[in-house]
Amino acid sequence: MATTVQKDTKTAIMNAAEGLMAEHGINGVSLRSILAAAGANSAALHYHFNSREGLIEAILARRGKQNSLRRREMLDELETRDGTPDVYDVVDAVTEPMLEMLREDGESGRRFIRFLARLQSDRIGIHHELEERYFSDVRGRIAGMLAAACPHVPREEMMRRATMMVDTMLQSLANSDLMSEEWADEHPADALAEYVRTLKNFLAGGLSAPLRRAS
Amino acid sequence: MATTVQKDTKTAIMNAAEGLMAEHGINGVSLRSILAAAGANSAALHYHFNSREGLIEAILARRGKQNSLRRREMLDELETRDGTPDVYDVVDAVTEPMLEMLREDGESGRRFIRFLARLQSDRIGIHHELEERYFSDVRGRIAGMLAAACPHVPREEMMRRATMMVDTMLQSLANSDLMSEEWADEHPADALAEYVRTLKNFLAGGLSAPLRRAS
DNA sequence: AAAGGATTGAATCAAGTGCTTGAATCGTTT
DNA sequence: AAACGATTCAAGCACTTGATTCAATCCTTT
Repeated sequence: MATTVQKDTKTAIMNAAEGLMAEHGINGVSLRSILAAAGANSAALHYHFNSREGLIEAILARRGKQNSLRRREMLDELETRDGTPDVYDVVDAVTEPMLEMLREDGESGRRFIRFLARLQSDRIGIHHELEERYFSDVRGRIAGMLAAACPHVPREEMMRRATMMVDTMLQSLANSDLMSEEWADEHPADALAEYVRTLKNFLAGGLSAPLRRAS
Repeated sequence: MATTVQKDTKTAIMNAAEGLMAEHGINGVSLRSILAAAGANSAALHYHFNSREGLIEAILARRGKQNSLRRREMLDELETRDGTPDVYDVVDAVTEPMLEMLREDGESGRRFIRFLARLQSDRIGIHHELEERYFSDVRGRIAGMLAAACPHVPREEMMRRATMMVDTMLQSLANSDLMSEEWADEHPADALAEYVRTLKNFLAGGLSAPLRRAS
């Protein structure tokens, strides 16, 4: 199998890349500095990942599926419930997998989320394919549930709002440490929880907002 | 004055940088490629701006103040009105200056907005000082109005929501062309207007959302 | 313990990077 | 038109970048 030693270098590179890319942007870090941080050699990178793109894909694959599966799970549970799920239920279902990573996995989870947010905001070419791979399957289901939960919002409008929700969620969670930082001095323990509550309120409110009357 | 010839090269560089940085990220473009696009020489850049940072500051100064002043104007008007402004009023006041740029100035306005969004999402060091310079003065006023408009939302919570609003607005407007693109085939003319309507609904709904009851 | 593939190390390459220099050009002022 | 500062040019420097090479090493299988 020979995967006993390999994993050390390979995952060391992935971890270093994840962290540095999260901090400085996907293309804001040289492969060299990644390798230096991982204590690895230039040949190792091209051996394991071929290129920067390969490295990015590998990082995403490592967690993307877990996240994608978990979200589908949440949606499944929501659909088999009795009664129409409300907006908060949907927001929870979309948010929860990310929050679990943020809480359970310590620094690693937060690192990946910030990496994801970078991938989104840097508009890397590869991101769109990957988003398709990991997100597209659930987009329709989410839109359907939201439409049922908010019958007063037209379909087209709801699609746009759903996109805004996902983007806002990702960016907000990625910055959750920065944003709750100043405020965390007083209530350090609850800082994240409080911030997440606000985020969910904001998202749910945005999704279910009434159509504005002509002003 | 000798500003007749100078301006050509200087603004050519600024325009090229604005566009390229908006497209590829603030640090995703080499000064060389900017200069090539502007048809200028390497020395010209360091003569006019000293460094990349100087260039960024110059680009921001060119429009930042206009935007900042316009927003203050809108807030002034809002405060001298009779009756408490509602959430939509505040959202309008914050959104309008950006929308004016997006509509009036053709490609140039959109370019700057995407540049701004890049500056935010790339988390460039310089961005925070600049945000202070152009945004901080109004933050308090906005928070105050929002608190008055939504008495059911606690102050701390409202501060966080306001931050989310600004971030979401900037990112959404920067991507407005991409996001309304697929959909624009059917109603090309109204695409932007429709998208903006959605955005405002989303923001207003998020700001004024009720506190979630314990679930 | 030897063979053989998997993995790593050190060195190197061409291209691209920000930045600087000193001479040439331009426009204005006298 | 001569002199002056403002502006541009061509060339180059020292450095970093992504990528490649080939020999050395590790680990497993036999």
